[in-house]
Amino acid sequence: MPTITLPDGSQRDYSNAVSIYDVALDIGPGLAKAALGGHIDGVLCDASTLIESDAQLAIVTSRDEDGLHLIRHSTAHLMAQAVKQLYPEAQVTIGPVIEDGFYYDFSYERPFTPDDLDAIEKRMGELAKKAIPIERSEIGRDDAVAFFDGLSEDYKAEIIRDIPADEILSLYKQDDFTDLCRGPHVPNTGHLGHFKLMKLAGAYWRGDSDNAMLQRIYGTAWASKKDLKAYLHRLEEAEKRDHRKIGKQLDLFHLQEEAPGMVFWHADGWTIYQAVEQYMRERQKEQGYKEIRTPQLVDMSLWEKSGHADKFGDDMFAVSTDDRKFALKPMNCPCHVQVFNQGLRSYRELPLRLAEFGSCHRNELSGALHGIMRVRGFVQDDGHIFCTEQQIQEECATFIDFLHSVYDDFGFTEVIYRLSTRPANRVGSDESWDKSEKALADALDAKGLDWQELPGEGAFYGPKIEFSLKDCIGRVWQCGTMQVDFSMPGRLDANFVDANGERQAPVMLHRAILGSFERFIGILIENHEGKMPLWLAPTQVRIINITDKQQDYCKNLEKTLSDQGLRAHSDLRNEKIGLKIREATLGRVPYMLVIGDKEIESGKVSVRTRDASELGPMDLDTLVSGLKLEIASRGRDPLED
RNA sequence: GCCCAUAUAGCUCAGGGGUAGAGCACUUCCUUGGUAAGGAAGAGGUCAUCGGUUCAAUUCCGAUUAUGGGCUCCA
Repeated sequence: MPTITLPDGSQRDYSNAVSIYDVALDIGPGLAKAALGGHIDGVLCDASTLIESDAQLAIVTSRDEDGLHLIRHSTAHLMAQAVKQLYPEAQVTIGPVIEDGFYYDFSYERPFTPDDLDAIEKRMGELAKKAIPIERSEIGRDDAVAFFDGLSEDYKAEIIRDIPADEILSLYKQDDFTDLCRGPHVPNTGHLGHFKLMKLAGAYWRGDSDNAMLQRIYGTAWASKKDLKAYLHRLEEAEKRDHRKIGKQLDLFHLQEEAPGMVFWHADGWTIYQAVEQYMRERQKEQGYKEIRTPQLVDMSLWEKSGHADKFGDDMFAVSTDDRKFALKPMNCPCHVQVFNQGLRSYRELPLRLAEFGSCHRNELSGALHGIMRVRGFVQDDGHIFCTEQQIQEECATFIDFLHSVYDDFGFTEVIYRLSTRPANRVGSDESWDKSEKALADALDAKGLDWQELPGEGAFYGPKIEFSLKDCIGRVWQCGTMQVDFSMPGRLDANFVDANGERQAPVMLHRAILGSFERFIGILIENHEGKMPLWLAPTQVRIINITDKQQDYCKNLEKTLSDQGLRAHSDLRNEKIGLKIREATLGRVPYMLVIGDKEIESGKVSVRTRDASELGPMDLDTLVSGLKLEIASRGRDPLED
């Protein structure tokens, strides 16, 4: 006699066990048709799940987030079914739901081609149209192993062998295809249909590069055709923000074959770079950092002592001359310790904050390179804080505030926080790792931040907080970092004299806000779609004449604005105003000043923005002070207001 | 590094076993035009590199390099 309570508080009594579908049907045929599953006492279940005792029930349809999850998961199965029908020799492995869609990994004797993808998608459509019921059944572990061995599904059988023998597993069957799956799934394939297979990729079995390479097919799936279309449109729009594309369009930088993973900065890109650097320099100074500069080429013996040669060696560029072996620095930390080590330090000097815009080189795997986001030569806004154990907490807290204020100035609001803990390959005692990890976790908690732990992802010398930002298509990039290190100072003989006259090793905090200029500027470009805030724009003001008669006036105006510290350039070409406006707009120049006879006569300038707002005629003084305010406020007080 | 794909003019891209084409950009000339493309003419390519097949390769095949999408790894 189950009594079922619905989300609105209403209750329904039944004389026998009922399925979620039955309850939905009882409420209305429309709901029954739309029901994909339901939450029974908060647990997501198939629509066919029987409810035998009193329960809270929330029916899930495609309008719910969980409904979308069911659709994506079931679409992954639908794809596996289609693949098995078309290529019976292919073996299935796993097929989870991911953001916006799903993937499924297959093992097959030959690579899938784009034509195969079309065929699979077509077959999926046919199977969906048939509205094949998806049925759940349960099976013991050993029987499951025998079942998949019988199908020659070696990977599935391997997964199941790792599951405890006494566990009951669930199978989902749709026609001729049966998959091991925890579920739940939609009731039948008729609920699927708004999907598209997106791309083919390789992926290691169980994510281990020592294992076989499988073929992964990525797909996207939505509740409606409209949602699918909107998603595809969003992707198209996002691709226009790609920093590689914009970098070329705006002539900011380039990369070329002779220097893979190293950026050639062009004049406009370098202007942005310098604006960012100058900003960071000022902010760091204000935060009590001392800026230093250390060599890029350092004898290998230092890297051996620091542990980098051992743990990081494959990634280092070695340079041999005569009988000495040097390496391009992959990190700045050992060099900063050398600066700390000059002279005898007192506890009174701590915390000592050293900062460097440090040029680093890492011989990254060729497949890891990505535009200017992941390169082989890059400059970190690196800093190391030498302090006592007691000072860690406060330094971390101050740093996190500093980082937030910087990100805010650049226009970033969404930051992802992660704590990466001890990796297998590491230096230092477990005790110091315990202390370091706790210090960072405490710092995040003290700020009330929502963070996620990444076990085993820390640097070899210490755990790290990662502050990450997203690119235009949602890929997450680590930018800022804060790392507590109890081991490097000891390895490199750093010490200070404490209040008792004893020598002690300091704690070293490794920290960066941008991470690297290259990556950060890449993200900046994508975030702003190339429309850099005025304070960062390579050209802030473009002066456009209407006819040759205003040339001299424009040149004078350009000089006046430049003298005021503005990046102003004139476009005096013998072209029509429309063309010059168009090019300045496409070039994302924030402000255009149009100068014709009228302006010369009135002594005002006509102002237009890259977003096509006409600000009308303005006094030059008003314009200059307005621009200066917009720059100083980092865009918070725009000229337009 | 691994899997798949790609590499043709400065850029975006067509093309195809008999040594190449468009649009934009560029140069010159005409045009002096008031807020997103004025007109005409011209110039521009060892078809990524190295090999192989072929009478003939930019085109087919292989290798290399780079790039793109992933995986693994990382700021």
